[in-house]
Amino acid sequence: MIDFKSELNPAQYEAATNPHGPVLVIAGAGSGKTRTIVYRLAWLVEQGIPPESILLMTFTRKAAQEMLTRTEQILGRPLHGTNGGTFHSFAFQILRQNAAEIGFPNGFTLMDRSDCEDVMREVKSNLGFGVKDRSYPKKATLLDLVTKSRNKEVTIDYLLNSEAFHLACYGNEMEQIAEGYAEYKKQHGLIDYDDLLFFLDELLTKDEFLRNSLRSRFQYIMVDEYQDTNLVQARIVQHLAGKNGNVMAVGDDAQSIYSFRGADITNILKFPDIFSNVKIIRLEQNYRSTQPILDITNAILDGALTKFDKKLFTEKTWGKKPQLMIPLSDFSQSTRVLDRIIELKKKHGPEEVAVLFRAGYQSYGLEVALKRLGVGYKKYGGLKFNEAAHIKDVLSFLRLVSNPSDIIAWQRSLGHIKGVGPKTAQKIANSVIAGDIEQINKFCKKYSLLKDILQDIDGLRGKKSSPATCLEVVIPLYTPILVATYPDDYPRREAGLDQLLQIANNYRELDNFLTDMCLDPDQHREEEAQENTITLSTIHSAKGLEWNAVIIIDLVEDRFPSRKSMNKPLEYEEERRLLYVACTRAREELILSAPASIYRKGTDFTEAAVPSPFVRELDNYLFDEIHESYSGGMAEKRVAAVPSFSKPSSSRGSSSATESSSSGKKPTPPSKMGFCKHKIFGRGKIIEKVEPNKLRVNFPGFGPKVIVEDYLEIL
DNA sequence: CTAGTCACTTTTTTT
DNA sequence: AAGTGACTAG
Repeated sequence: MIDFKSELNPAQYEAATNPHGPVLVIAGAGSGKTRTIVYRLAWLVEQGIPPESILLMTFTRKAAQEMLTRTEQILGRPLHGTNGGTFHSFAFQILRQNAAEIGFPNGFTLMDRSDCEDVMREVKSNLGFGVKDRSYPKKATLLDLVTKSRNKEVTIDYLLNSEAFHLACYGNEMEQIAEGYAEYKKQHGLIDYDDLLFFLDELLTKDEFLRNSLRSRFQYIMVDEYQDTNLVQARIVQHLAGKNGNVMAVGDDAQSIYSFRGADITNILKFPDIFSNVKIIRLEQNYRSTQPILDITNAILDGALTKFDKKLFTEKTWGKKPQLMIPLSDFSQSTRVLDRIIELKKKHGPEEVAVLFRAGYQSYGLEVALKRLGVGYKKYGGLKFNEAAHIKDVLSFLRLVSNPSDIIAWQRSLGHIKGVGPKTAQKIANSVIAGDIEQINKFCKKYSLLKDILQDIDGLRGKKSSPATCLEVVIPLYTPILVATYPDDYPRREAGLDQLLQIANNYRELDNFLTDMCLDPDQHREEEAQENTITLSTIHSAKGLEWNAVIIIDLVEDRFPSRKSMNKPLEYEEERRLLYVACTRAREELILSAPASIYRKGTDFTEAAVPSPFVRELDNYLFDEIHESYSGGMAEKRVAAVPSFSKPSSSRGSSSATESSSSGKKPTPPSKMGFCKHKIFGRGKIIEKVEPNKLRVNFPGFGPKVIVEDYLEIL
């Protein structure tokens, strides 16, 4: 038996042992959120709830897996049948069994990002848009906007006006592109990530029988990282749980870092409205970090426009101050960071050391340095295994086995034949789909390779072959192409194909394999990753993880916050939360690195760099500052001697941010401002009106927040 | 229509 | 420094 009372603090205990009815857990960073979920799982199972009636929705499959494993550990026995995964993977499971009902009687293939871009290019050129117009939005931009408008559930016009005004003139054409994109997918049996969610929502809305059967199957639902769900995900939860359902949502508004893909923080705020009799539980004590680290993370949030009530506290009052490290350049940053890694690795063990960064490419320099010294690392985020061109090439053959109308895959597979481009590939594909033997033979005569390809695909399809069998046929077929296209590094790529085959061996069904390659490409990479390695990760991928020692690199203006967000207050604020997430990953040691100069591609020069505004605004007693000297060593700078970076009073980033803050705006007439009430935060004083439909409200104890009017009860 | 050349930007973040 | 897209010769 588990002694829940002594293992959990009172708030955690309450969350874990109250399985009935809707529960909202507001959990600060490191406050034992995962622990709470794990113990709730264990509690349910100990109460005799069948594990298969539990549904656990997380942000990554890795997170789900980890929680299930931990639950098994504390239960001391395996947990069979609990459904744990991402919204997307769950949606795929359900949609697959109901494909006809959502308009895909012949099944569908899930596309990854670059497939979607390919479709977008095709649609754009079919519509004849943007020919000769160099400034026309690129396929990637188009795709970004189309998915964003879907995820935020606003029209493209609205989206353009609110966050991409310079593209507003393309609004009309972009609506058409969005329609064409949807149409194209439908016609060729393709779906994208968004479709998984929207089709599931649609299916659950109209199919009452399915909805009820899922409801009775999943009696207990838990949703992690609720602050990063979007509207359609919230509806799915609603469908599955019902109004009084046993659903627990866990989240932290200060850690919302996915608004770029439509995550909507109002989901958390709205939760008590959607479900009835919601029990709200707050976890505030931090068990992860030492006080000096929390001091700096609290200070980072202090600078936020919309204040958070988070003032994390800990009993770990001891500990080292975080360090601010100033290497001379981003090149020497790699070496200096490497020095620190080696030192930290010795102290904490490699598994307890992580380097975090804003964007995937920022670790390239460090990766080279690590390889040279033979320091093992695993990297999360950035380019995925399955995004490598050769992997995509081979997978496109398998996609044809599974879905012959997948034109994108046709173009990819046949495009390697000399003399065949997108148009010819499409013609060939059409004749194959139509079964026009005569035409096919004509093509085969013209392109010798084609015959082999078609025969192999046909053979594999006929036999309902396993993914591994397919690869054993396709890889030899593809190898000559590989060697021809990548004469320099085909051996490395061949090894990648071997690895792909290893992964495929874990699957019996082709469709599952193909989908997993889009939904969770790295799960197996991890299995293979050797022990005793340090971790490199984008901050987004580091969500929910923690280490004894964390180093954050490239904390300079333009890189962090990313340049694109500098003039958009909302995005700028999200960057701040991103840094908050990064810093709160650290238990004992935190090192911030802000190189004094960075190399800028384009110009062949290294330019002076300014530390990130988030760093500049920190009081310098919060950290120790060390500078790299020209001789290569690191020297501590005495605080008194440093006329520390001027607070960013006139810098671009913060000036644009302060402009929109309450102080700089014409005040709302005081007569209109009164008090209001909010489900979570209670009674508050209205400070000002923000934008069309939001109010800035000061809640005693929680601080000012900007909230949509609809969720406030005006007093 | 393809394949090669040339000129131009661009590097968030993820399912 | 790479990768995209426009342009053009065959």
